[in-house]
Amino acid sequence: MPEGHTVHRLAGALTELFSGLRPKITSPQGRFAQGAAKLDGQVALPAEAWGKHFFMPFAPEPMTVELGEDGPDWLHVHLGLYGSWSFDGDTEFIAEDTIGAPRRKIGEQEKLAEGDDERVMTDWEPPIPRDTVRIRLAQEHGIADLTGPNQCRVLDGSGVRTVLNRLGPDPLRNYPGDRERFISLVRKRRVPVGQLVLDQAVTAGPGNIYRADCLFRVGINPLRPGNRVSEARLGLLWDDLVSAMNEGKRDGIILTNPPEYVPEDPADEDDRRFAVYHRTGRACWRCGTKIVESDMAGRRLFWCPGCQR
DNA sequence: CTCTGATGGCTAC
DNA sequence: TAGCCCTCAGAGT
Repeated sequence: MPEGHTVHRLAGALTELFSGLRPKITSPQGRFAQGAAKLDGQVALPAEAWGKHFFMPFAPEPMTVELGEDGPDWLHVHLGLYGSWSFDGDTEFIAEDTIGAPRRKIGEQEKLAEGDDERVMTDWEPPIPRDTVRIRLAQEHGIADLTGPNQCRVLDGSGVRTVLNRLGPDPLRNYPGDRERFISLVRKRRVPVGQLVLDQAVTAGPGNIYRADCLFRVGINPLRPGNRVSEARLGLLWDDLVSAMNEGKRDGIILTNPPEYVPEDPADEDDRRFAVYHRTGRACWRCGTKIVESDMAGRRLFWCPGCQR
């Protein structure tokens, strides 16, 4: 469901909506009751994302912290396959640059909540949470509910660093040297490159859609062993992950089908949005060959045998 | 109404 | 490689 771009958007949104405040923190489901009690009443500090991992520090007083620093209590969330956050609030509860509109559900899809248009500021009251809500952050103007996460826990600085130590470079951070590091991590291995792109120790953030479509866009066969892909091609792959994921972060949707391939009247959303992902048996936009699907390490893999050799 | 799949990832064998 | 965790929209009966 959520690839790294979604988690980066969420970090921005939750920062805008809660940082500097002392949100009321609860666990309607009860499974995070202890963690909620620990965070409740503390000041929320700016959240960070690394790949698909979300971290939000909480401290007794406002302060500036580095990711993984000792001191604050770090809320660590991994959405896994179907975790999501949903938002609700009055007209002041808006994260302009990161969500684009208030009260969206962010997960596999983002959408406006019902009745968004007519809701008025004075009307708003916190909705009764679903009984699966693991954690609710609440402030005067709105709430954020987390459901279905793979992980939701409180870590100290060293706990955060342990998580980060297992993660490779994140295309959405793209620090100096990351491109080279990605190339060398892939070229060290004989595992198929398609598998390495999903290995979060090789690069943190890409999921099954970016894997399929970015490999297509740079013309790499996902079955090719990592050590047999040229440095030049891997460099292009990194660059493509960086640009595709930045677009996804900006727009809140994965749209990896190159514009020149988007048909006038797409048969469905898959044809509109993707190059090869979910397009098994359909004609490649570029060469007409039928898109192929197979299983790779338990995940569905899609590619064009004509373009990706 | 029931059933399945999904943009993840861990652990045990 | 299989089993397990976490949830629910949309497809199928």
